[in-house]
Amino acid sequence: MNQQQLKKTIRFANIKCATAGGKFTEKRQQVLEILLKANKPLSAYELTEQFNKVMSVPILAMSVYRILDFLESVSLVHRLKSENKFMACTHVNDGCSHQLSMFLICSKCNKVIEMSDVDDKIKALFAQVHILPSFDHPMALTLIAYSH
Amino acid sequence: MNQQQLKKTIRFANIKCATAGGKFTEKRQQVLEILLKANKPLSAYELTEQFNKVMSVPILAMSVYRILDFLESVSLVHRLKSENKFMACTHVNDGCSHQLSMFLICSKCNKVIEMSDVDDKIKALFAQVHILPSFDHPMALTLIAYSH
DNA sequence: TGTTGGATGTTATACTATATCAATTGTGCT
DNA sequence: AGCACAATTGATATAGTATAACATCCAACA
Repeated sequence: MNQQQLKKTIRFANIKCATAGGKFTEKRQQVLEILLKANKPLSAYELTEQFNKVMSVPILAMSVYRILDFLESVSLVHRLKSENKFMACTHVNDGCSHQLSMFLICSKCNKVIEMSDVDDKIKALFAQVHILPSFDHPMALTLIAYSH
Repeated sequence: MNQQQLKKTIRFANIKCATAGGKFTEKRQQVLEILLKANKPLSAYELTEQFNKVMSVPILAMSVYRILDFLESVSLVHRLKSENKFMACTHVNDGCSHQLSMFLICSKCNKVIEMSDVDDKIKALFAQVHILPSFDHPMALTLIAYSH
């Protein structure tokens, strides 16, 4: 992500935080910037290390976790629990509503891509699932499928 | 899972291990039995604790991890990385080939179900993905989708 | 100006997972 | 039987991930 895109994204992020009633503090911005520049998922500790490498005032992993929680709550960051990693949303400024996110992860090289045009098939599948009686909270559902 | 089903499953497991060229040792069997009886995903440490509660000779978490690795390698157990948990394959004795597994996880109550009839839509989607140039190992792919 | 709530600092600790080497067990072979 | 070899498990240490709990700081607002 180049400098211009980054600036644009930061502006969007600012608006998104304001809308959600949260503050886009300097550290939150810096954490997001690192993730955006990384262009790949980072663990909280990798992020912390990178932060302390490039920023003047240091940060603790604890704070990074809190900031990531916040950024995730406003849909600027995705948490990939299966990887223990976090990544900046690939299409922050596409006006994506984020009702449905989708990722593909290679279990050999650990490459991750976020699918921007979430397939209608998946949407239909989720709709199907919502009918199943066994789930009490159909709006907080994760689907995992893997080939091997 | 009742006693009769369990015995049947254990027989299947035995065959599966033999076919794969591995031994179905007593501890491996005991670990599998606990998972089968639990009827839900367990963490390695929960499993260890349970093991030491109901079995006469104790086990260490390290061994449990190794045994789970083995059981996963012969498709008797699934590892749910996003949950840091392991679960017995729901349809061990269905003759499932396990080229494609699929789970639904509720992020609120953490309930997990394994889909036995993996949707054709998902299969088609994976087939699509296999064409994408950005993945070097298309046969080791995980798809994650979540609604929120 | 005081105070109040959100954000961050700080320390401690729980939980998850793997590395490493030693001991044991089983299996085939002579 | 006795030996050699490989697979399994024991045992200890340590890395890596995540949260709890309390203190401090700071900005917004009455």
